[in-house]
Amino acid sequence: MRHSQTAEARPYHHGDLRRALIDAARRVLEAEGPSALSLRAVAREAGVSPAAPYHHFKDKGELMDAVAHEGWDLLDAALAAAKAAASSSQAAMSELGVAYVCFARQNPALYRVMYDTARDREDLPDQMRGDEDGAYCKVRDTLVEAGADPADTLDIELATTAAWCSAHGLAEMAGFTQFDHLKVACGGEVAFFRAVFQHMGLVPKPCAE
Amino acid sequence: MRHSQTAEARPYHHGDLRRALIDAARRVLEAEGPSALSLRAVAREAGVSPAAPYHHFKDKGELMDAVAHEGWDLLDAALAAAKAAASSSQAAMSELGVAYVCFARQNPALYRVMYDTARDREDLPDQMRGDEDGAYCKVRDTLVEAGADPADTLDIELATTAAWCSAHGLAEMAGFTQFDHLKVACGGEVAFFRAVFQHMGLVPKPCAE
DNA sequence: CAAGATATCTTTACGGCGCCAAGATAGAGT
DNA sequence: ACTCTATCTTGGCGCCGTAAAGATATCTTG
Repeated sequence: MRHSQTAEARPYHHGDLRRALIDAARRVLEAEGPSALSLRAVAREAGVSPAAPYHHFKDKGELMDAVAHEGWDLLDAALAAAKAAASSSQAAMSELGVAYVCFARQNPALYRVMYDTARDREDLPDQMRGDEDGAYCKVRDTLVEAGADPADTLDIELATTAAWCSAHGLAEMAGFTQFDHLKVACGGEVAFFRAVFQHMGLVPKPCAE
Repeated sequence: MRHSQTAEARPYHHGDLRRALIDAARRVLEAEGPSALSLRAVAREAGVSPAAPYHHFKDKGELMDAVAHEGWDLLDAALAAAKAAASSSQAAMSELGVAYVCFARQNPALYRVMYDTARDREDLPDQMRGDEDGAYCKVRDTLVEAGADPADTLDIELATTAAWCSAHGLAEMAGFTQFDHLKVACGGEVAFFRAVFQHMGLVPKPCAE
């Protein structure tokens, strides 16, 4: 007798425990932060034994990779929405930057898992640099649309890298209380982000070289 | 009978175990990476029992803070040296940025501990924002010397923050293998850093607003 | 439908972790 | 010399990640 759930393709006993574990991990992460995200806590949250996850993930790292993967998907969607909402190609870069930092600030624990797993393997996920849909390429394309020379591929890559570094740096700094006074001085967190971005080379140089 | 070490002020049995523990932590960190940096491993490396550190540090976090503190001191020294060696005020900002990223790349484990402890408490150490000697102020002063308007304190603070974010972002990205091809394309790691910095607003805007 | 194969999950157990309490020890103060 | 106190060790707690072995449910094959 089956479990009486949605008619999805569902493995043997539990009904897609893999999916349930990832969701449980997200719940633990949001409720108790990255330091509480243990494999055992996730299994507990999902209602299975501590060893059950090993039938779906090689080790804890693979579970974290799966969580991070969802994070990159969410970030990707946030950037796509920001780009779609931008009024002009020129404005798109700033909007991408703001959307990036807002995502990191609204999902601080998830954002940390994303980069912690990447640092552990010294590799960003393929997902992000994948040739078509990756977030990185979204930034690169936006730079070209905003006026960068598409023929100078090295320069484009460097500009994309610079933009990504700037956004990531701000995303991490924005979490420190030391910058709270700047947020109020700028009249809000997002205004602070925009003000900082103004000091960075997010868009192709607006004046002759 | 005393232990026959240097004539420093030395506590009861060991001879400044606190100092020895921090050094041991640095050794473990360099040899086995951040994930192996356990309190017990540090005690082992220092040749004492697993509980001994608790007489010098409230908990593991305080030991990490002490290690991070040394890291910020080292970074501070690296920035000071770079600034002193800069040929002009204009060049100083770029040199600071390069020195920052080089420090992070040459001490990746230590750099990670520095920011991990800071993120855990959501606070950068006072050491870095301290009014006179902190690294942050070193960047701010350099910006002013390079031509920023010292009267517009908000703008100066934002520019300093932007520079710090850019350098930190690049420092983290430079550790990912995905950017290796850019390093070779630029003709070396440092050249890559400079190229990326060129796309960022590290110096006060070089052209009319 | 029967029976064996297979995937899933549980139980049990190992060593390492952070941390705490109780005891041993060695220097400092009188 | 005696006491006091800071230092360090021992032993133990509950948690962690992970592995091995057993139980159970589903799939497959005849």
